[in-house]
Amino acid sequence: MQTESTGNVTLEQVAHHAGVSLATASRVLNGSTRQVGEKLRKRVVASAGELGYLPNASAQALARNSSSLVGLIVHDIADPYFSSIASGVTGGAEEEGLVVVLGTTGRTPHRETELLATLRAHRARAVVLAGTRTVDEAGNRNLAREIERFTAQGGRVACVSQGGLPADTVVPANREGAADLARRLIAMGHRRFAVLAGPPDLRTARDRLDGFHGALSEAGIEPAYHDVVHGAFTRDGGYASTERLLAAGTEATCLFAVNDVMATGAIAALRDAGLRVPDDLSVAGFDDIPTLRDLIPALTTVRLPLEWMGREAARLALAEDPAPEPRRVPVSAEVVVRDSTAPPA
Amino acid sequence: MQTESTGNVTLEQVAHHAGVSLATASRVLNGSTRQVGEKLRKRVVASAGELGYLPNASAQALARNSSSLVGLIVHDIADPYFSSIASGVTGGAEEEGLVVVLGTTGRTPHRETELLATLRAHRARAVVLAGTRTVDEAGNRNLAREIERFTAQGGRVACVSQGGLPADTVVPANREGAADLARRLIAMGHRRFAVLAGPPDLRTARDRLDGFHGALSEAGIEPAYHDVVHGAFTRDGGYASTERLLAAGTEATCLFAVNDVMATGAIAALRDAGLRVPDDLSVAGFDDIPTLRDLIPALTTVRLPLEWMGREAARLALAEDPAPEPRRVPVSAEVVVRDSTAPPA
DNA sequence: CCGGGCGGGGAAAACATTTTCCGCGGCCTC
DNA sequence: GAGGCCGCGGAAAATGTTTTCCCCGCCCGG
Repeated sequence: MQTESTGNVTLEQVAHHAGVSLATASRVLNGSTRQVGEKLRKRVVASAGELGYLPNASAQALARNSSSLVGLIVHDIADPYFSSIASGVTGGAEEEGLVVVLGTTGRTPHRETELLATLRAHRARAVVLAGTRTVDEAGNRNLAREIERFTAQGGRVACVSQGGLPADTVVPANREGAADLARRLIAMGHRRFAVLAGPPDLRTARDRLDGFHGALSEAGIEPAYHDVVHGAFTRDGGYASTERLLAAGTEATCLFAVNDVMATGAIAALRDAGLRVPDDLSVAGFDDIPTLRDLIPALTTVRLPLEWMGREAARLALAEDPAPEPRRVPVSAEVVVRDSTAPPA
Repeated sequence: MQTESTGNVTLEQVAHHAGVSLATASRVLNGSTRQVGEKLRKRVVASAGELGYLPNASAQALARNSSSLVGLIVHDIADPYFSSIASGVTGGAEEEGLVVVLGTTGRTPHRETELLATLRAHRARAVVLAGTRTVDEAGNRNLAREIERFTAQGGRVACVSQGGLPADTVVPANREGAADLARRLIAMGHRRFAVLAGPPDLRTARDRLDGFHGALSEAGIEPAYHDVVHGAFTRDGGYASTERLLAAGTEATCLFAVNDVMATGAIAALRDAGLRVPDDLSVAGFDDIPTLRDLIPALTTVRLPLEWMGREAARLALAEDPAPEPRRVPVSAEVVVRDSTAPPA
């Protein structure tokens, strides 16, 4: 039977209603340091329920110097790669009774630093950085500095995907996964590859490219660098990159896109150009995005447990122990061969 | 040249460093009510920069009784329907310098009420409710009550998709869109339809079903109710529903799934059952999810401007004027005919 | 029988900011 | 020349909690 007429019920009102002091009411309803006698405890709980008391989170954060907020920074929440990770992070945070603050950078690197500062201003308890790093040294240094401020203030930071940042990191096997994929494609009979390499300054993209090329070299295949085309890390980027590749002419029998959304764009571009996949050209991606599993032809790709990675990052960021030293959680990547690849004609 | 050694710089330190009072420092750096002389203003700004001052957002929220937080409540952020909307909401909020708090319900209706209370505790300035309503009257009443508390406290609420809730709402033309789609399919020659209707208690699902059936009736076609199968509003729900439909046997020539992700599952199930789309059975969806546009066969569907809808909801929730009365912004839905539908054999 | 601990309750300080209220000096007007 | 108003600065109250410190009474041991 809530009776709250208007405005907000404060702890003081609850205390008064229960005939106890502010301190006692606080100890009963929020604090956990000290015991309160059964009799008073019950009175306070009853009063709180009756008045519909809801603690003012801002005041609590101020007094405790720590809020129940967990930050999550991604480039673009509409990208299924990030929304899968976000799903894991929110799941992990909500289990702990925490609330997720979502920041999106729109792929602007310095926005990440800005958002981290905002989160520090809010005394967020932890932050998960899911945007992949660039190779921009200055930007990374700024970000590292901001991370140190954040941790100095008592917050914790975890990253998804690599980066030499001073924070716990969930590290997917981008290099090894791409290398494994290359070996599978070579075993299939392919010898000439084209690569949609994404943005040249993105670490994730570069690692996958490197891993792929490494395995090619091992097998004695010279990567044809004119068949490596850079472009945006999106579906449309994949489409455009593929168009450029076709316009320039290529003798590749297999096309590797460094992520699934680009591979999706590539398949569309090939289809629009009158080419069949995999008959005329094989296509492979990376990530194994759940939403894209129903594509036809089904995409050969490298599976990453994205949601699990997000959850794990949340776990790291919310762990009790202060972790004297950045931890790294390696995540293995598994090649999944489906219908978009076939032996070359 | 930041010199902040450790801990956090408070406004008091800035004021002291600049040789002014707390009030003046506050007015320069945050408040906007009153003017401060050019001389002092410069001194304060310089000191703040030098010390690396960052306002404590909790303290601000406490003193102002309003934070810079905007809530966003969805069922499942990994679902592209919601992540598209989320993209619009975050875009709109970040333009205003606000921060988005993401809550996910996991499709548990009362979680929505819980999350709204949490947001109220944080003195969130506004909330966008994107989860579709159920027809559960008691749950909706609780939610409406919580919305009223939230607005009484000075916050504003906007909803995406229908619901008789006391809040501004962006209302997509679910009925009309489904009806238009039905008419197009009838014009194509179809007379027998099966429907994957989603959960029976979900308003959005029911409205689309009603609109579809309404147009059928208008055309003198009796809906075959045994060809309406309910199931989860997800890809796997669509798959399972289609399996059940096939197991029961159907003479339908066209299958309407009330959203795209279910349609995706349906196409997969049909393919696994050895049926061709659209040759053996036409399939249509609803939403026009961007990520699913590259599906083959390309999905005939009803387009909703999801990201725009999210942005618009944010705009409503952040509008200046108090809006004496809930506003409704209608959103028209446009049929997009693609390859997954064809005249019946 | 007295002193010391201890368990539990309350007063008040602390948290960092905004905002109200007050005062002072200068300028304008009559 | 005097009174009033206005612009700008500062002191202090207010915001809603947590937490420290103190105190009281009770129990137990000496």
